[in-house]
Amino acid sequence: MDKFYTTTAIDYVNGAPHIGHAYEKILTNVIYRHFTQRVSDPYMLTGVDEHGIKIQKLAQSMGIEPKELCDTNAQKFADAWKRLDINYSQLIRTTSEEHKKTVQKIFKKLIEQGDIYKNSYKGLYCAGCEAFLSDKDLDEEGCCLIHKKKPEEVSEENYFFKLTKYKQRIIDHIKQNPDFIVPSFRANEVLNQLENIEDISVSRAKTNVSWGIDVLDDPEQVIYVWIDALSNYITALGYDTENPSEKFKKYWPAEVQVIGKDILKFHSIYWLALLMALDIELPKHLLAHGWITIDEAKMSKSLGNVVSPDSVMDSFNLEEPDALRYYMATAAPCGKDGNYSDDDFKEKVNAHLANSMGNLLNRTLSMLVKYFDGEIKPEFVQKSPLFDDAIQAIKEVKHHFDYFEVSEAAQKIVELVDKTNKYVTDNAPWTLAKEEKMTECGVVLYTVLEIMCVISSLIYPYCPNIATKMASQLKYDINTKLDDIKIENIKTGKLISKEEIVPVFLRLDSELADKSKKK
RNA sequence: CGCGGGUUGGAGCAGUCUGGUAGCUCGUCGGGCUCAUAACCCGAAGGUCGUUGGUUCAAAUCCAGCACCCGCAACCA
Repeated sequence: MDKFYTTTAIDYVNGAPHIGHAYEKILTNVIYRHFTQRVSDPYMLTGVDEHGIKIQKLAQSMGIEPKELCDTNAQKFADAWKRLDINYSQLIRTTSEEHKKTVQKIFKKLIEQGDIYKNSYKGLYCAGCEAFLSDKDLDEEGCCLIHKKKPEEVSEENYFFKLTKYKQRIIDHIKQNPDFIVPSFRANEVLNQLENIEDISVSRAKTNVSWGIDVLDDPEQVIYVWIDALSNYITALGYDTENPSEKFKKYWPAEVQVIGKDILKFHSIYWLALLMALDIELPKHLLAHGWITIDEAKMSKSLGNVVSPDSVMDSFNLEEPDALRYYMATAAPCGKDGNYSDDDFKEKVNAHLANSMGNLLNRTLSMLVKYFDGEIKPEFVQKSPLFDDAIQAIKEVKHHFDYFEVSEAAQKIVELVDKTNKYVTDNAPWTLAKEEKMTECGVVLYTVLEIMCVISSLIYPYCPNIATKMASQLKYDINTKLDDIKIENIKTGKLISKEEIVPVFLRLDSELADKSKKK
């Protein structure tokens, strides 16, 4: 495998990003960064979804053009991802000219080949809502719940996509590829939903929704979200119905498309059908992640408990996002819900990143300086059984990432750190130094430092800044590919001086952290 | 009988598919160490694995019933 294409869902820009948006991007970025350590050509796509009635109305209420609102909010997302060190390859906007043009072409092609047809849609239209209502929106007397008025019976001409035509192929694909939907327990949900599908409406009358992509040759109709938004994953790469770009040919199909569990239906059914209709290969995996709750409660605007990544970074006075990235990426097992709480956040990153990992490097380098003036002598370089544990840990981490088990992989890293801390205590290099068994002492320190190189590589996808700081103190190349790691990275000679030793991650709320902030 | 997820020591979770000594992180208590970021290491307490029944030599794990919690309508990933 020499390329790796991964995508996130595109976020609707009717507000600022919150921790739930951030969770998905962090998760995807950790996966992406891990695979940058394994393949030569990784590519990560994220983006924003900008069309639709909600944006149109919101802009109207603010007295600005929809495009202006989108520009402002899209920037908020881009800024948030930058602050979280989400180093995506591309951020697609559905209002971009290239995207709009391709979507129109796709729509036209589907009409020409008979997968999209025009049909009249009869329904109950509420003028107050400016939308068609279903039974759930009505009270006992058949009135709109919000406006308390009887909706009109209206029939509207819409374009429909022949979803039912692809139903059996989708069922077969999901059944024949049990690892297609991750985690697998969600596949059954999708198969159930597939039983009841109908053709879907893929356009709206322009009189109802004007903020969208026009249907070519039919100025009365605007393309609805399914084809507009879902197609971003291929339009971003330069897909074209006649001449797909080299980039598209190179990166498609995606190895994994990361989405929330709420939109699994649209991706495992509508998206697959769309790809089938266009005769394009299907993505290898769909990863449906769970929700992040706040203090065990669902995050919602009405509860007023919406947490933004910025507010977490600010309240803990974080200059780097590593701690938040680590916490989020390990908040939930693959596909399950996770929780965010301030206390838990502090506790976990202090324990794992500061106490265990950061302190391990710090204590070892300190001893190297104290006993050997920072020098690795040739006689220190010896093989250790601990090296086998490190090799094993690399293998296990890779294995977990093959199944997108990001949280589980992190656990393996922590286990290696713990094992190494135990090794230090068991061999007590400070005692060896006192007894003047200097070579033995040096061997222990050298062994730990070799393991730290591996750990810096493994933690890199989660904590790129911490990993880089670790590697720099170890004079280790953090860009080493995982498969190329040999446990012989520490060179003999002077490694480090006292001044160069800096804590890679300080405990949150610690005195030292306060002091270094004040500098 | 709508569909799905969950119920495991104080907290959060893994283990359930492929039955066989109940595990991890954090917390609590006791001890050790002194190299380090009030850190690190060891030990202990603490669970009849929601409940009832079944299959089995053996069930957290398989089967059946029951109870409780959370999603599946909206703001919302």
